[in-house]
Amino acid sequence: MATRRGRPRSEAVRSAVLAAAADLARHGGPGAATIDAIARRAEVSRTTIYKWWPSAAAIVLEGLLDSVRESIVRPPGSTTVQALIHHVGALNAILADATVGPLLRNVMSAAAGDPAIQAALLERWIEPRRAAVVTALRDAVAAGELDAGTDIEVVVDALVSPPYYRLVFGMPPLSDEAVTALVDTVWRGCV
Amino acid sequence: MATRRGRPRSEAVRSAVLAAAADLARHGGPGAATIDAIARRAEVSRTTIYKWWPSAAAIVLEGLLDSVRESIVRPPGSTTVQALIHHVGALNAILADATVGPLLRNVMSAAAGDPAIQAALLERWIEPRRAAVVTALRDAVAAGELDAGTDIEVVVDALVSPPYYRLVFGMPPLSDEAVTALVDTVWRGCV
Amino acid sequence: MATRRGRPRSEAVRSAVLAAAADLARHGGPGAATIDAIARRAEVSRTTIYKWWPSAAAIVLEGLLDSVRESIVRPPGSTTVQALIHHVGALNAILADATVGPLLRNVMSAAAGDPAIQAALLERWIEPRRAAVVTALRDAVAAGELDAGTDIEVVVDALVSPPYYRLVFGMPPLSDEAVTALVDTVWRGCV
Amino acid sequence: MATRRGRPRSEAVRSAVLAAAADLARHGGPGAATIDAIARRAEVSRTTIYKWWPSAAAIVLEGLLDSVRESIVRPPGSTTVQALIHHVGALNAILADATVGPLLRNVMSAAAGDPAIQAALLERWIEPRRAAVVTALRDAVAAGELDAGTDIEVVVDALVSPPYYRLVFGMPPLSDEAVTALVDTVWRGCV
DNA sequence: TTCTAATCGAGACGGTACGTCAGGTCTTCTC
DNA sequence: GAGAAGACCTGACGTACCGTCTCGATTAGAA
Repeated sequence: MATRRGRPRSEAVRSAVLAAAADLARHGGPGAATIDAIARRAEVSRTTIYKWWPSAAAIVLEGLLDSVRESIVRPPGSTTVQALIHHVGALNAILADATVGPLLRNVMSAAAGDPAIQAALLERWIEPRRAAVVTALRDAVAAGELDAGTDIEVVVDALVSPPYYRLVFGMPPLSDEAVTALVDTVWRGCV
Repeated sequence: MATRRGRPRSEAVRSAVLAAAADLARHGGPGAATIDAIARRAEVSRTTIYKWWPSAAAIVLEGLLDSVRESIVRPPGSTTVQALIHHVGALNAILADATVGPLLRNVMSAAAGDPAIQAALLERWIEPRRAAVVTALRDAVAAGELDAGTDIEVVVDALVSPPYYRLVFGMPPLSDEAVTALVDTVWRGCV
Repeated sequence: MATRRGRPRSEAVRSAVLAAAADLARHGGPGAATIDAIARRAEVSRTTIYKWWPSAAAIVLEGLLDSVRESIVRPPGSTTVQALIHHVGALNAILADATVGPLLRNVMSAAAGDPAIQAALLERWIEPRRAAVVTALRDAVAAGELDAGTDIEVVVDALVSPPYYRLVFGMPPLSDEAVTALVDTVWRGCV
Repeated sequence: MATRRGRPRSEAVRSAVLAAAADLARHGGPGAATIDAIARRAEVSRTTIYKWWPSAAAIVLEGLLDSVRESIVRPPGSTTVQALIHHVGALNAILADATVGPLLRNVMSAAAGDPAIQAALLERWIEPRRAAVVTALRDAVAAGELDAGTDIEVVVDALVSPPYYRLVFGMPPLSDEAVTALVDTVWRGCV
């Protein structure tokens, strides 16, 4: 197979850009993470950034997905409720994290005006995480723990949307007890 | 009684600005509703806009609050579950509305970078609507329908956050059946 | 004869406006003496200013003419040369004055873009002062001191333009000795 | 030799800006030659103009210095008086010129409020022209034509300030005869 | 080694929007 | 009727960032 001719893409540039964007987005909020500012801080030319990313939000999103790479895995040997508590708790912890939270908030904000960001966010952030919950619930249905008529999408919504809601509106994140109460309540309402 | 000195504020200007901002925000999304564009469309001078509003998002928010003035009221003679279904259904309908939804989405987006918008949105949009649900649930606790140990904030989160979640991530809004299922599930989990 | 109806014009307003304009023009240069700034400092409404003056420069000019009201008079019993030295010296002193100089400079600057100021400056500032010199020179011609063929306008130009020239280009003003040398030279060139 | 990096500066842009500024300043006077108007007429972006010039007056000045590049040279074999007549006549012609005069007038006007323009005007317009006259007079002193005690600066003032004076106050320019009379008078007053 | 293709950097340029300031005009109330 | 108070429009200001562009400098594999 023919290796690419020409100068290879610099990995140093990529990581410097992602780090700069994350720094700027974390502090200073959106509006701070402009392409100009990222280029200045990363000491990378604007031209180069435009060659690889379509927008500042895309950079922040890429950095976000890079930094939160490990998916939430079901603890082995856990009951369904334990698995759900673990998942919602982990999600809640990520969104409450001082590093990740503001980044995600920025990207969500940018998604309102950029269909490409919107789609990428849905496909690469939301869907994988929902899928894990859906799987757990389907397994519970298959195991007879849950009624077959349960509307799984609605249950997932009830479980995962509160952490986003509180992040978006600047409310304090859910405590661990609140997470437990949330999952318990929804679970009891299903069985 | 002291009448106001000077030329009175033009109501025509205010409504033209709000209408223009709403139009622009609905189509074109955020980024379209700039102060410049609003001024052009409303045929109002930029200076005047700056005199009365601090930002484009503030205009959109004011128009939003103006257009959705009537609060969601509990139907007389309704049971708690019926009242909750009515409330969540009404909220869901508002967020799914092709006029209001995009506007709120824009304002939520702007809130990420503007603490004033953030605070106004929380105080003038979120709190009043949460309060109605909280009241219904407290009444239910007082009537012995609900356990006194119920974490009401968590229950409210589970009920109201899904419509916002779906709006923000561009997912299809909840159907009426889904709303009913959501309320039923959460309610059964509480009692 | 019928006295004027209605509230009489406030002299306090006029003098406050003139004083404010002079203050602003002296320090801060032109660009500082805007109608807005004058109104603020004089604590007079902008409307009132617009009613009485056509522009900021007109205010400064009026204040200038007010403050330099006494014309330059020929010392009694003086020879022509003495009279000319007195006149040019007095003019030079006025233009070098820290109060009057900057004001006149501002008005000259404004005259470039405002024909009304241009005309008023010529008629009410330049002409009267030139006339005094012209009279002295005509008297000298009549007395046979000066040749009848002398181009008086040219001689006046040579005598009075240097102080303006130095003011406009920000050069140091003429010293008293320089004034004497100037008049002596021109005078000797005429006889 | 290090060649310049980056896209080279467009000479077309520079000349278009200078031409547009000159046109606007000539007709319409100062106040017409705003950065906005220059940008519109030159079809150049405002940003670019701001990158290269600090103010509209600086543009007009640069155009002025560009257009009047050739300095006034002493005609070979001329006597001192002839040289002075030539110089003052040439200066007078430049200031009376319908193209250059208004431009210089604008710049002089702007100099009143802008120390940078003031300094540039003095250094790049006034000083070089004065220097030529000073040289001619010093030569005359060295040749014994002029008394060693002559105050040369005063003589230069008397010779060159009238054309500026008449330009600034909107008086008709000196005729050639008046120029001759002026130089003759001053010269006779010196010897 | 030299050619060739790509990345990267530097910087000019045309735009759009920002938020502010001043100039003027108009409307309303008070003295 | 003079003056104050203030709303409104127009237009220019200087700045920030956008996205595009033209260059030169650099870094590799391929000829």
